[in-house]
Amino acid sequence: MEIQKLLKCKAIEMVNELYQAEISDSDIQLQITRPEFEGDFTIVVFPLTKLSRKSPQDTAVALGEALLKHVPEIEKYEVVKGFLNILFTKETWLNYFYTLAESVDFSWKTAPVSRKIMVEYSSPNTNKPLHLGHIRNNLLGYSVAEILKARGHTVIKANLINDRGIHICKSMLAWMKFGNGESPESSGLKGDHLVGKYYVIFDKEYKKEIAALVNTGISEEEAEKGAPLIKEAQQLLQLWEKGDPETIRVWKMMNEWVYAGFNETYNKLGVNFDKFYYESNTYLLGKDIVQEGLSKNVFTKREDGSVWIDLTKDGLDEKLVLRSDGTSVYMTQDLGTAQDRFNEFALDELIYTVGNEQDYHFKVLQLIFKHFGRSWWQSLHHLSYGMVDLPSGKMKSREGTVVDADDLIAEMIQAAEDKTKEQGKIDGISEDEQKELFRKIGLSALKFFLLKVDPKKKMLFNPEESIELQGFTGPFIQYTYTRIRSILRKAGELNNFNFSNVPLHSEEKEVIKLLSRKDEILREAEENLSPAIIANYAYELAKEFNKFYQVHSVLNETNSEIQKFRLSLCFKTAQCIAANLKLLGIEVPERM
RNA sequence: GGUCCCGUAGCUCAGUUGGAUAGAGCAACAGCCUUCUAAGCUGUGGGUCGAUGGUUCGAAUCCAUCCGGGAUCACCA
Repeated sequence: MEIQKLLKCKAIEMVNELYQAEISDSDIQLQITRPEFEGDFTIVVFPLTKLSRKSPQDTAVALGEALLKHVPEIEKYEVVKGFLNILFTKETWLNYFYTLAESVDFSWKTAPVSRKIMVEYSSPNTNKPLHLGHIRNNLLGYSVAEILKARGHTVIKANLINDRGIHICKSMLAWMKFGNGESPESSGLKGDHLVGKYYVIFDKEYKKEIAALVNTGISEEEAEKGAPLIKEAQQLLQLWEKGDPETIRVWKMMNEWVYAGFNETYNKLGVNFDKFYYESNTYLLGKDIVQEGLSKNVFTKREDGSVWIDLTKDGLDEKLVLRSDGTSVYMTQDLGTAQDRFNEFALDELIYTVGNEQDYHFKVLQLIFKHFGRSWWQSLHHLSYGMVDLPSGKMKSREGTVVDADDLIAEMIQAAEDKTKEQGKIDGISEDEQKELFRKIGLSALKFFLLKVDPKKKMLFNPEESIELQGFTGPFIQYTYTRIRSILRKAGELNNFNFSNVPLHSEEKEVIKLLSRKDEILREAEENLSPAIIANYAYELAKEFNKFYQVHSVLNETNSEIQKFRLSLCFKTAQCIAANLKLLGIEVPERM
């Protein structure tokens, strides 16, 4: 049993016995002892004084004595103010680590109940290439899915591609008017970038028309609505909805270009999907739901035919769910797809990875299903993440301040190459292996930088900091891993260990303690849908290992029992680092 | 204006969901490589946890008010 769990159980037992009480798990406040005090774990006894009717000091001593008497694993206890510090024996820690090291593979404790969870993420528009904001989305969604899998859940990674609507018509129209048949093949441009180029051209030409109209004395608002280009784009959308063969042909062709481009970016990022949805297929869903809402009197129809839900009692506003002309809005579709997914997969949970600018939308979505009386309305989760800002301010596509995903990835890999070459440690590694190494380092810098921050919070992307290889970074953790691998390679095979009788130094114990927290960390990451918790843990573990590495030699240790113990410690630490980085989508190199 | 989120060291972020003297990284300064990879380790300086009041044995954490920043309130997505 884990040492922490053991202590908790025993503490409950002792308290109940001492005070004829019936406390449970949550009544014992257990924490890790702060480094300035002696001990492994600390029980906060203030809450127990109500039962004992004694001072914190006396209560702590009484509990400490009882524990010391009944739990042989405990070496000693110490009371400081209202805090009971418990120190376990060296053997207890060594035994714990022995059982951990005995199983060769790394594994986590899984959740008591395995659930079926769909994680939707990425969900791009097909009119422009991916940018830095999408990267945060993709990495978060992917990582959360991996975390849930590690907890033993069945996860379906879903990508709902927004492939229809006025935005794609704009790109199409510009290409038809100004493209001269340009294709990814003829231009050498990546498909999504090519389509994005025409989206920009549309915007430019459209603005020219607006300016010209304003010059003739028309108001700006009128000009925006009346410009020929926007009208043409709207006509194109109507043609698309009617299924006009030529329009559909161009639409399909340009979307194929975009998908090829996206796939390239997804592959570089190392993210993947089990299921793709396309809005062109799903945008009509949800009309049944509207009917159901009307018959249940959850929705109301107005004179003009539009359908609304009144959420003023929930502290929100009235919200449109169907236009007066009977066409869908975003909400209509989302209602339909959510229902569809629960029907098709019998999901226990549906997680949407979408920026926090849509908090309101998802609040409404959930409330609607609540009013419908769906049993699963609480199983809808919005993994709401903060925007990525630049030192220069916000990213705005119109002002050209977006950071392109492909460019950024290339820059990170280039920076990794430059810095690695500066170090001069990679002689004797083949060209191919070097390239692979630069890729792993560059991507780890990028991924770790974006994932180490609490998803809920907006974050600042500082390009210079992101390519750093020192300190709280992905490459630092990778570096720690390669130092361990180097030791293990030189040590050869690791067998027949038995280290019940070796000395245990504080640096070794600290590493073991951290290793022992792997399961609670994963559980916490699951609970909060937060890869940042994993990132912080991996960093802490690497840091703690480096402290050990600095003062204790493994290969030069002459006592073979001690050496085997340290080799095991190295091995398990490396495994734990690699496994946690994998949850973040970060690969580890063998040397760097 | 209504609703929601955020405010912690010069900068970027943690803070185990109410516990001990609030921690890391970067930046600055000072040390440590004939020893398993110095992309490392050790140390120093740096704080009115936005402000005020409240809740209690105890508050960065919970409540109220205020200040500052952001998001959102479309027959857009």
